[in-house]
Amino acid sequence: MNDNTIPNLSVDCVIFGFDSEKLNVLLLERKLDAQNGETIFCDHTLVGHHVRTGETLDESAARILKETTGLSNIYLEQFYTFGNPDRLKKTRAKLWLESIGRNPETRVISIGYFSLVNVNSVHVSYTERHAKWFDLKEIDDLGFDHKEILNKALEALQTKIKTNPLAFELLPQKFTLSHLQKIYEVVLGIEIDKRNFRKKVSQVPYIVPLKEKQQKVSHKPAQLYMFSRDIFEATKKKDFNFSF
Amino acid sequence: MNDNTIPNLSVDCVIFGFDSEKLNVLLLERKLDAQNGETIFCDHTLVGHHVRTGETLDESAARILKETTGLSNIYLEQFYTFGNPDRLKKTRAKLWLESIGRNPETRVISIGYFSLVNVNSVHVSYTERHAKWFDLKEIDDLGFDHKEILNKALEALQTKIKTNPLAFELLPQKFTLSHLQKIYEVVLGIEIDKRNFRKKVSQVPYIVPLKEKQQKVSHKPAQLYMFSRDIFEATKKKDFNFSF
DNA sequence: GCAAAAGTGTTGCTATTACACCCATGC
DNA sequence: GCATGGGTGTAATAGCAACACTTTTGC
Repeated sequence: MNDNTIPNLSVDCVIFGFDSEKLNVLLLERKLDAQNGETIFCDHTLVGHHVRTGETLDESAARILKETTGLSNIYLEQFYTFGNPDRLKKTRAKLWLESIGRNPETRVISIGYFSLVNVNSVHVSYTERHAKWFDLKEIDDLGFDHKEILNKALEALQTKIKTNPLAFELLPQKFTLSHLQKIYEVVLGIEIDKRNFRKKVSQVPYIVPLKEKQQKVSHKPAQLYMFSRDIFEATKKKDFNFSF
Repeated sequence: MNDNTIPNLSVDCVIFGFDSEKLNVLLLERKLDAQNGETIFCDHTLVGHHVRTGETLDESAARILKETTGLSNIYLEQFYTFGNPDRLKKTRAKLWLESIGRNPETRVISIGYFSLVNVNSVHVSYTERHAKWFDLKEIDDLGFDHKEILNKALEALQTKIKTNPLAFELLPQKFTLSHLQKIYEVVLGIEIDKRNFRKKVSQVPYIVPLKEKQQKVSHKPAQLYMFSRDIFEATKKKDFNFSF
C-alpha cells in the first residue's frame, strides 16, 4: 500500500446511534467475491482505517467518522487498544487483507474509539462499502476481532454515561424526557421508573425545558428539553451521578 | 536496534506504590553524559520498553514490570494510548533516543498501563538505570510526554478505584482500616471521616477482620484485616461504590 | 504520664424506592 | 371513542454527613 498510512497501526470506530428506541451500531459490509463472481463470504465489521503519517490518533478517528457519516465535531473517545499478535489471523481476515492489498502477516495494533450520534442526523454516505445501522442487541459476530472491540466499547460507554453528560450526544438538540430516559435504559440495560427519573431530571439545572412541544404525534405532545453545556460547565461538581 | 522489538510500538508503565502514607510512582533516571563525562541532562521517566514481536500488549507490560520490580502476578491495567506524531520531538528526547540507538524520527505509539503495588513488597531491582520511588505530589516534570501519561493514569486510577476493589492491590495482605482509608484519601485527594468510613467498611462482607493485631507500635495496636476475593466474587453486585 | 493512633454511636438530613391514575392528541 | 404515550405526588426507607471522647500501647 502506498497511501501514506502506517502499516501496523489502525483506528477502529464503534459508532453508536440512538433512534428513539434502541441503540444501534454502524457497520460496514465485508464481502469477498471470487473471480467468477461467486461470494466467498459476506459479514460485517466496524468502521476503521490505518493511521496516516502526521495525523494524531484523535484526528485519525475524526477522519474515519467524517468519511463514513459526513459528520464532524461529534463525540469521540478513545477507550482501548487491541494488539494481540494473532488478532488478524482468522481465515477470513487473511483473505480480506490480501484482497485489499495489505500483508496479512503484518501485526496491526488497533486503537478503539467510540462515538455517539443520533441516527437521524446521519446521512450514511460511505459508498465504497455498504454502511448500515444494526440493532446492538442483534449483532452476534463480526469480522476480525471486532466483536471484542464492540463489547469493550459498550462497557466503556456504560461506565462513562453514569458520570458524564454523554446521553445528550445521542439525542437531537431538542428532545423529550422519555427519549432521554430510554437512552439510560438501553445503554445500561435496565428499567427506570418514570416518576423517579423525572424527579431527578428536574433537579438538574442544565436540562432545560423549552417553550415548545412535540408536533403531530398521536398522543399528548411531550415537552421538549435541551441540554445546556454552559450551565453544565458552570455548575458541575465532582459528583455528577446518573447511575440508576 | 536488533532486539526483536517493534520499532514504533512501546508500552509505558505507571507503577503506583503505597507506603502507608502517600502515593508514590516508580521512576527511572534518564541521565545523558557527554564523551568528556560531563552531564548533558538528568531527569526522570516512567518505566517503558518497546513491544516484542509475538508478545501481547499485556504480556509486554507484565514483562516490563517484572524486569523493574521483580514482581509478577500483580495488578496491571491498560488505560490509554499515546500517539501524537510529535510526542518524542523535544530536544532531550531526541538526544536520548540517539544515545540508545533508536531513530528519533520514528513515530512511536505508546500504550499506557498502570499497576498497583505496595512499596514494601518491592525490591527495586533495575540495575541498568536507577529506579526510585517518588512522592506523586512532588513530581513536577518528566522526560518525553510522561507527565501527561502519568496524569492520565492517575485519572484512570481515581475513576476505577471508586467502583472496583483496587485499593487492596496497594496494601499488604494484612492491613489496618486506617491504611485502607488513607489510600482512598491520597488517591482521591479528599478527607474521609473515620467513623463513617468504618461504618461503611463494616457493611462490606469481603473485608474481613483477622484474629490478629498490629505488633510493636507505640499506640493502641490496630485490628488487622484482609481482603477476600472469594467473598467479593461471590457477593459482588453491580453497584460496588466507594465514592466519598 | 504523655504522645500517638485506635476505636466507637447518635442524630438530622437527603436521596431513593415503590407505586396508579388522569390528560391531550390523532385517527 | 379509543389507542398512545405524557405527565404528576406521597410515604416509607435507606444511606450519608457531621460530630468528640475514651482506650491501649511504647517510651
